[in-house]
Amino acid sequence: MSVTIYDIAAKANVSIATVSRVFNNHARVSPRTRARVLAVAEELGYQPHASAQSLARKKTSLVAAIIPMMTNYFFVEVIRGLQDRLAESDLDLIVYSTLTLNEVDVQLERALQRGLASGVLLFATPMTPARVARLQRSSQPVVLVDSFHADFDCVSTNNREGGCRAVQHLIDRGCTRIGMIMAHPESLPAADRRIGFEQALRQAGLPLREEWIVVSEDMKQHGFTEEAGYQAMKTLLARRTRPDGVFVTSDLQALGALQALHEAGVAVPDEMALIGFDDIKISRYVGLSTLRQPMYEMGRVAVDKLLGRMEQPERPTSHTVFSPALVVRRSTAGEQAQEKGFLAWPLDHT
Amino acid sequence: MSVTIYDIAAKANVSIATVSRVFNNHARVSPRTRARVLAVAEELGYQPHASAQSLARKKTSLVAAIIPMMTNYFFVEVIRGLQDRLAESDLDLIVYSTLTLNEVDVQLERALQRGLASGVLLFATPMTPARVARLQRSSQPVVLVDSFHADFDCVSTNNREGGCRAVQHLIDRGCTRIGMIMAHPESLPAADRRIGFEQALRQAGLPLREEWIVVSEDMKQHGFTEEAGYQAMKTLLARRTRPDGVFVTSDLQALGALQALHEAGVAVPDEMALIGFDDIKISRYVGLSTLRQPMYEMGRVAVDKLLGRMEQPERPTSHTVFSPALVVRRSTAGEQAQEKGFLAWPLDHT
DNA sequence: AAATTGCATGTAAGCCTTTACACGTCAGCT
DNA sequence: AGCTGACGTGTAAAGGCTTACATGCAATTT
Repeated sequence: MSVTIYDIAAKANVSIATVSRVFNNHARVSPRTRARVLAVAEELGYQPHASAQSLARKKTSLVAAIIPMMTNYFFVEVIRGLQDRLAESDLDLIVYSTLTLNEVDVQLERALQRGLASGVLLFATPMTPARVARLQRSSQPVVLVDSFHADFDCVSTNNREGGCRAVQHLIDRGCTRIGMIMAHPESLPAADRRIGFEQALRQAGLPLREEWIVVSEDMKQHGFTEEAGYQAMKTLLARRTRPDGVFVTSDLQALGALQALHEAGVAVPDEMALIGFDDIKISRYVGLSTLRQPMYEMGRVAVDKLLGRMEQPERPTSHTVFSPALVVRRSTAGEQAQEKGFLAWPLDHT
Repeated sequence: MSVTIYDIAAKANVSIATVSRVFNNHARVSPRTRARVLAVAEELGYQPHASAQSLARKKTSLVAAIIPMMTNYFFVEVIRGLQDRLAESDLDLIVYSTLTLNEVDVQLERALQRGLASGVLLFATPMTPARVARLQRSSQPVVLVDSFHADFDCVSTNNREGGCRAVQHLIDRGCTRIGMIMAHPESLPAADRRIGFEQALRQAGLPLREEWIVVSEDMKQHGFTEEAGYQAMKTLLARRTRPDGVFVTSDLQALGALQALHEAGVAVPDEMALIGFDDIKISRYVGLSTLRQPMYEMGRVAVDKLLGRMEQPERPTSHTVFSPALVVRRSTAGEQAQEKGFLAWPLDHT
């Protein structure tokens, strides 16, 4: 049924070794033979057998990406970056997406199966000692995206800086009572963003009031959901005094928060300004100010690192940090927003 | 270095065949031996070698999905459905995403490589004779999602019905001059939606005026982009007379169209009502009426079909059609919308 | 007691490549 | 002419697993 190098060898009157050499550009094949083999292969419609190649070469052409919360559209762009860069190196991408972080370990186990992928991209996953150990035991090339551990190559955004700039922006626009809605603190990005938040307040000499900080203890997607944001804002609104500016650890949560604000009839940004993090596509439509992560680029860089390590397993690990860019929209700047947002609010008959 | 069945066999004093049998639950292994093998395997940290298994079993545990325009968030949900169902059957997912349809053939070639995947899910791709031939030659199990061809298993949405219901809804709310913004007609879903559109107009005895129909000839993502929608609406607005209700072939395009309407100062829905297709997440936020496709479910069903065919290659092909559900939001119902939309429009100080 | 059955296990072939090593041929050298 | 090398090609051994077939032994039957 399917054509193997044996078939080609027989028909071209050469040995299978020669056929293999032709396909691997392994020099030392006379032009005549090469041409003949190629012709026969073409005629027979030969295609190398991926598993057999992997077995013989002791490496595969697959890379695994483990992506918790893929519904967070942040990752879609990153995947595109991965995909594009991988294709250039003739690698394919296996995607493991999970809804909760517990599933990550199950998927990780699958992704690390011997002889499956020749590298792993692990997204937004806190590096517990158990995970570190598991990864090291596998001795596979690994790149952490949106997470950090000194023993691995990492790509991430400067979350502290982002948090800091978000708050500075709120201050610049005149906010003095600044609060925060935070995802589960086990999430490193969330924790770092909070550090930046606190730092900026300190620098500006503004009060840091616990009353204005709401932390989502919800484990589902680490609290990076609209629902969590919605609940958090409700909680915040119920407090005795309210902040006049809130930094939210992700756009997704911020959307939920906006909903809560609207239901409560709070004017944004006049009564309360809001700024998120990520710059997912939706944010543009709703005019949410945020800190943009260079998602596509992060994907590409992650693959670069992985390829680098695949070639030189012993090279020192490195950590690439992208600076998030402030995007000012209506949720902090009102009608004066530089970037008006695509979809105008008064879409209807105001 | 890595542990093989030989290591286990040696240490447990059995042959490699027995070890293999244990791991494949191949009956006829005495409980004692089984226990011993398992114990040794555990101790040594054995993991089967994926490529070797594939080679010996003549099938892999991978399924390939080719997804053009993954940036169309429609697919993210579908992928989740795929992933969940695949995991239940211990299969992994290779994702090939492309931006244009030309790349599809390149990716298809990769996906069909012998010994790589044991099934292919092809998304939203028009079935040219060349593609049909290519797929049939590979004799791999294939499922088409959001596309149709009698020789393959298919999963799709009833696009005609959807188009029809969209228009009926516009009629119900009182529109009499109904137009359409259409993606590239080579796209089957787009073409079908138009058929529904025309049918509904005919049934209602309303005029079908070419002047109110704008077709995106843009090939990039088949015109399923905001930009295409934006341009199309601008074109439409420049016409001598304007429709008072427009059906757009996708939410993504509709968002662009909304932008154009806003820039032109056209009140939605009062001067012009708008309805899209897909119900991507953003639509809820901006209050776009639309026809919802059961995306997650479609993913699951697609995998069901694929698994079915993997087991019985000769069974007759089938086509599962989901009916899209009308979701009424502000862009057609104004403030009376049943589903208000998450993010209120007058977010700012109106 | 001999013959038969059935079960647990082993042997070895096969899946398709890659690649180290060996071999033969021929050109170029002394 | 004889020797050395280079070059093109073949042989065969991995690579790790599955599985058809063979084997040996104990339990059962007559």
